[in-house]
Amino acid sequence: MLTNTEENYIKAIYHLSVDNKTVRTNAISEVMNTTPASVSDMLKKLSDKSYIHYEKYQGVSLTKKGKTEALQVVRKHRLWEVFLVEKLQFNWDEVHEIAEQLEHIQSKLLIERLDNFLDHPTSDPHGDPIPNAKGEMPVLRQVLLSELEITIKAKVMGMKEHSPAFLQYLDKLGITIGSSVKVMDRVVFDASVELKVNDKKTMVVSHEVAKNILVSPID
Amino acid sequence: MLTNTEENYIKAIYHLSVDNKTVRTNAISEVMNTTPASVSDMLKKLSDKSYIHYEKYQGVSLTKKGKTEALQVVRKHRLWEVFLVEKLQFNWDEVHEIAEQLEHIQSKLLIERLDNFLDHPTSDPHGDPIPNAKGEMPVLRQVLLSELEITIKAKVMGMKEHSPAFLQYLDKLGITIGSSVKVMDRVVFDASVELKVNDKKTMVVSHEVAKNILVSPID
DNA sequence: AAATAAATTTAGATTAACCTTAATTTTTGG
DNA sequence: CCAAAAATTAAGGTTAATCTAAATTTATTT
Ligand SMILES: [Mn+2]
Ligand SMILES: [Mn+2]
Ligand SMILES: [Mn+2]
Ligand SMILES: [Mn+2]
Repeated sequence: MLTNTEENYIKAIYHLSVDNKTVRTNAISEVMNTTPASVSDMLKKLSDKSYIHYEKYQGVSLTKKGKTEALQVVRKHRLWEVFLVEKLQFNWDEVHEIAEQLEHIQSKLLIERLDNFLDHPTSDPHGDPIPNAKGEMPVLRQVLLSELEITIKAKVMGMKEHSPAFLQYLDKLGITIGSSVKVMDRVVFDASVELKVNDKKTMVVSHEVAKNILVSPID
Repeated sequence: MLTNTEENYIKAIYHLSVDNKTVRTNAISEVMNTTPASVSDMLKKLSDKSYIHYEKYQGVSLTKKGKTEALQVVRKHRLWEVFLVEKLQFNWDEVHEIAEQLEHIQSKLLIERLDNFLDHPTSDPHGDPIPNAKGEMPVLRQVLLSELEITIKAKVMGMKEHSPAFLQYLDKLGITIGSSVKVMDRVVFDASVELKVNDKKTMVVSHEVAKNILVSPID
């Protein structure tokens, strides 16, 4: 059985894995808030337990076994977030830290009962997909708002950034999951986006903001 | 902030504290499943942090601060047990281990929202009282079934023993919280109890069983 | 292709929570 | 009251997870 720390490392490696590139020690140390030396220690351990492929100085990737574990932790994290928002009336910017703890509770039965209680949600309050009990992740084709073609209407599906500051800003703008958005124009100078939200409100958001909003074009 | 282990020790000391007697090292080691030597180590630490009064060889007692902490952990444990039984359809003999983990989740807000979601329950699935947010424990006057006067009708309020084996046996006997019980007779030889449950079923339970059932006489 | 910089690993420590074995201290019952 | 038993503490170690500082490897720049 994995310790909480091992689970956190494996989850971090999972989240850092994009397009088959290996995940580097320094990148892990950054998201884990530890030193690269501590990461090296842990990588050796995770490699010995065959959760990761590891070649010294070359970065790591998850094994099959490691990926399975990662997906279970992600599943738990996201289901608990749904619980906190849907049942306990938390705001979407308040749930991450608590889910960080709850994701480590060990009980297969608990998580299946929770899933059932929540009516088998497929995405969490930030729009992130929830893997099923087998660890299969629903594949959603989504585009970044920063990449959305001009004048095409789309629906907000999720956020890449989860910090309270960002989520609260979106609350203020009136942008949430399910909102409709249409890019009216792009500012050439700084790639700011002129946006119509829910067919009424027009606003300008920075490229940085647009880069963190996932949308799906409507038909 | 306390570690999970410190919380578990403090809770164990709380549960072992009865009528102002100090709690002994060996008693703690037994319920914590550790060696007396490990307990000594921890007692030194908890004393340094002033959660307990500790004189070498004389046993320990909780300080005000320690008791407050203990009551918060007990509150969390019992609220989570209610959640598991009421909302996730767990049986009362399945919840203890999971609550053992959940009781350590750190978030004041979470526990108050949970309390609210559950409609401020005053006792857990085993009949144990739930301290309120201020740490005030409802005082229930209850008698052990083994002490209940003969032919007096009483209501089952809770169980002292929480092991799955015991709770499942009660399920089989049809004795649960809220059942009415009347002691028809006591066997002098071994103090077994002849019992009428819910005004119908008559059965015999051992003294050992009767000692672990808390009842409250009906008027 | 060096030389410098950046990334990573190794070495050596620290802290928490354990353990085993060996003192101590307290309790008990003859 | 005192010796044996029981309880408790002390000493010395282990493992997991961390750290700092130093060494090594890889990458980048002249
Ligand atoms: Mn976590
Ligand atoms: Mn999320
Ligand atoms: Mn616990
Ligand atoms: Mn209980």
